[in-house]
Amino acid sequence: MSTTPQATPRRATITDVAREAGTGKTSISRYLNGEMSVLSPELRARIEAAIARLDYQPNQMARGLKRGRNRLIGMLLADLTNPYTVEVLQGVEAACHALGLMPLICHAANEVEMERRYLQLLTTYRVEGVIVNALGVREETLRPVGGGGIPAVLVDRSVDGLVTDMVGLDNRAAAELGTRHLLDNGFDDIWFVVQPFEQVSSRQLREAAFREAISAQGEQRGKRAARGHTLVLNLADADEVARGLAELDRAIDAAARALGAAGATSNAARIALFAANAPVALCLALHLKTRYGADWQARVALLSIDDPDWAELTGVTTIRQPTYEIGYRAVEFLHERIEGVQTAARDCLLPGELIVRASTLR
Amino acid sequence: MSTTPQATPRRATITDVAREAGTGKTSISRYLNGEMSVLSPELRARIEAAIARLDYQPNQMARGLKRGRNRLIGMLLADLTNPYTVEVLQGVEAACHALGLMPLICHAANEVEMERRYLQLLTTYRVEGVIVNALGVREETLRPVGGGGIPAVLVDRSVDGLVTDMVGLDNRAAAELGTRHLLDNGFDDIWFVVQPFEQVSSRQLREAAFREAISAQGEQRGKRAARGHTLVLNLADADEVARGLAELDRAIDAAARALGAAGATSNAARIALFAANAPVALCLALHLKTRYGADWQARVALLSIDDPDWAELTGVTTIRQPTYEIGYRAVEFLHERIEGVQTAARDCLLPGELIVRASTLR
DNA sequence: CTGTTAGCGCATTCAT
DNA sequence: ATGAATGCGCTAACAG
Repeated sequence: MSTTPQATPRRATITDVAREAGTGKTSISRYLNGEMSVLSPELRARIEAAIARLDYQPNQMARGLKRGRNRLIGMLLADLTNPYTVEVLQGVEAACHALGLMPLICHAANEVEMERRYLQLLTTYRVEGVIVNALGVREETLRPVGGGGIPAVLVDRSVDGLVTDMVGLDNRAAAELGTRHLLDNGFDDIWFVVQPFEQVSSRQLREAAFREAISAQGEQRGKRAARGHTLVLNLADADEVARGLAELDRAIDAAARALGAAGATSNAARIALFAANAPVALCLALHLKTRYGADWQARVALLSIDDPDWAELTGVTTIRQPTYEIGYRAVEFLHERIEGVQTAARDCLLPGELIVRASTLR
Repeated sequence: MSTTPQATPRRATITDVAREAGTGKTSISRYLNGEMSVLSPELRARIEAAIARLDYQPNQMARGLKRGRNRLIGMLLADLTNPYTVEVLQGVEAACHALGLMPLICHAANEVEMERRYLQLLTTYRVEGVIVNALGVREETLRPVGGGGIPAVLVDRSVDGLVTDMVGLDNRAAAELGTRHLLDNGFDDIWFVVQPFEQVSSRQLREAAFREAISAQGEQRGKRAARGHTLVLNLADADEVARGLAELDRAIDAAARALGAAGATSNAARIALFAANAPVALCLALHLKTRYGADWQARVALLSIDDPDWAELTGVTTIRQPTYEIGYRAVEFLHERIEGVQTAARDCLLPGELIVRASTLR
């Protein structure tokens, strides 16, 4: 027995099969494409045998070249580290499976340059469409896609000046849902923590909806209006993060002093943190744990959009996104475009689900 | 301004560029392949201009068809939900980037049938090699790869009867490291919890090394020998999980009774759980939390191979795998094979790193 | 029903 | 230094 992985032998081609079966390439091609009705049972059997004998597998590249379509779609991901992304991916894969598409997954790892490169690469591989969940999405880097280029659908964020379908969370409703939950539970000092808005529309929408919900609240309830703040945390920059967290710490301490031991059992004594997504929430939780110890939740309340597995483990209230469906719908939209559907650009906003855990209760 | 994403216009081909530049296709091809020395500066400039004007991008599929190589490699993943997988992927991507390869990522989502399907698909797309981290890996389903088929390298697990390179954690050393850590910290009732071995060699190795470390320990230390148990937990089957966890619960209760309040401050009073990987650890932690409340770590100690982000958050001791390097090395190996290296099959075992946190201390 | 022919977009001889 | 011709593996008219 050899212990050396041997070199690849040449694979059989359609010509080999034709010769082996004693027929022409056309018949083989017909067989491959399931046009059985036009093949005599006898020929069909011979072809079958020849294919089996040669272990023949049609070359998709060649087929694609000829047909002008290769059933490949690109899936551009900003950050696989974010559980949201993986979950969306599951939906994408399921839909692709169902529709006979093959997703080419590209992971930009939060690097704008990578995004550009992958987009270009996908183009040269002639993918039939692209699903984009990217970081530095601008009309400019997305030029090759959407409008003039190959069909595209955006996930979780839209891009100014780019006319494409898009599917994602109903950010306004979700942010409002979360804010209301906090208000209803008596928190009156709420901090919305979010990564830099940049081009990411979903972050802007969430923050805006948060502020609106805070404003609206005063009128509806008789009590003293709760205050809302926004903290921008650039997770990519350790220094900025440190500065932001320090600001938060001061606020937390101030609140504790103001209420004193008297209010210690009321949620009014705790500042509530509303994380715009899981990465932010994780950053906050880690910091709070090192600062206040394992019992940090007694000092600060945390609520997050996204529902990572550690949320259940640590009892953090979340707003779960319909991630699977988001991915599935994205592929469906894209598929329709690939098939030539010409309707106006669509927005598909799916609702989030509030999952109440101990972190926001008392 | 139109709000309808317009259909894809035909992309320029090499022929279009040739015509636009007033030359033959050959020169364009030469330009694309960087054979600048054979082109007059004048022609070169004209080609450059034509390419820019037409926004021409060479069709990789066609190039691949002609050359017989398309720079595509397959990356078969068993479970993207496992943070280990995502981390390995980062290394794979970096290496691919460096070596001019394009990874086709296939996610089997723990379904053996999916694996088969993807492997077949990769074959038809004529990828030049495959990196496999699959679940139901058997010599049989991997037939198209390795030995007789396209070059392959296995990640995290080897397969009997399949001669390929493989790279992964030094499982024996890691399991021993973890066991020793627990023994050294005074635990004398240790449960190794692992998913069904099936064909996954790494699970077998870890469990075996655990048992050996337990056996060896008695001789080396003067004290009473610690006991070791193995619990197999099939995460895919809720019922089996429930049964396994119930068994664990009984053991935990029994240990608590035996030691009584007297030993409550000693680690001997706590059972230690050694999770073979992160998914198992998460399952255990979730169960323990619901059973014993937020303070479950006072009752049970947990140690896990893999270092998911929630480990830091909950203070769980782990053995971190050199995931990035594993992925990187895998691609390097594969690249060498693709380039025709014929050395004997190699095993690359990388060491894990013990990260001590509160869960295993007192 | 079946085989022949002509490309798909590109790289590669081989001439010029 | 440049271009014409040939073929990669396959599909799609077009004949028989």
